[in-house]
Amino acid sequence: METLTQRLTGRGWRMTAQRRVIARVFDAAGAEHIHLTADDVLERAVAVLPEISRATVYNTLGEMVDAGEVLAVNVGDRVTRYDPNVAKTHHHLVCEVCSSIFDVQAEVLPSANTADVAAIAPGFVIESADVIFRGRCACCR
Amino acid sequence: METLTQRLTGRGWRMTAQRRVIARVFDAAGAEHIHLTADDVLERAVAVLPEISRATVYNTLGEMVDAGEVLAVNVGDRVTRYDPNVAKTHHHLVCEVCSSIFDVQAEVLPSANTADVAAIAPGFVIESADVIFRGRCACCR
DNA sequence: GTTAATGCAAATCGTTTGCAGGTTT
DNA sequence: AAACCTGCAAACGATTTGCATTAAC
Repeated sequence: METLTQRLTGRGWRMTAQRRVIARVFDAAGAEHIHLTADDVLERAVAVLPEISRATVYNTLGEMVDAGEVLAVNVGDRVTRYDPNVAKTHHHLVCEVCSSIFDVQAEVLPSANTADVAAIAPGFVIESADVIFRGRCACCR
Repeated sequence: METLTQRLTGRGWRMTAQRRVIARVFDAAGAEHIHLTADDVLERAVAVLPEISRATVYNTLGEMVDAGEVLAVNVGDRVTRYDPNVAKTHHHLVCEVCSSIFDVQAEVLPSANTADVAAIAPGFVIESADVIFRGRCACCR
């Protein structure tokens, strides 16, 4: 499993202190079930590199998303979360009580629905699907 | 098919001029494939009742959502859209070119995934699912 | 030495809120 | 009268941007 830092380096990114710190925030967090807000990232980055600015965090996260190395996840509130797990297509499980977010692998993604779609919006070509399951996690039942 | 105005009246809402106008904006638009932003609603409401305020539109839309008569739909940008089609559970098809949004009926809702979920997040109880299919509509292929 | 990235502060934009005044029951 | 609704303007919070400075290649 390649780290985000490795993926970015391999991509020929100019590796500044701030970019390295941001990438390492994700690497330190792990690979799955990581969905950090820009503020989460800033907070952890500041602990290592106190002079890093909020704008740089936003800009860098945006660049990581544009590069396809991080996913921008939106679960319905007005806050974007950043998810470094781009290797396997997956969807999200959101606990409505504690707001935890879990990844769910998406092999299953209903090709079944394509039939329905054809009936409703003839000619629509589906390229991807975002699925958010809402409910209660084990801790919050 | 009951109109939104009828549903709200039947619910014993205090029917002021502004609430009526807002409800009628949706009624005039139809039942399916309606996904208006607060600004869309304001614009159309102002055409009928020029003194209506943005705050009232926001407040009223929020109340309609709380009452369960309108759905707040979020397709990933930072803008909430309002969908009066609450009768049948459905999901959304978003054209990545022209941003049109279509409804898709959701009988199909992947109970299949429950198995995966059990493996990933044991004990998680799914209560609902939001699905956003992205692609290109017939006009934009 | 170029080119690109950073930090700061100000700007944006959708949305919410406090409050005084007006309306509905 | 009591409870509720409206409009205004100011507040908010996440994100973006302009620009002068600094750092990487």
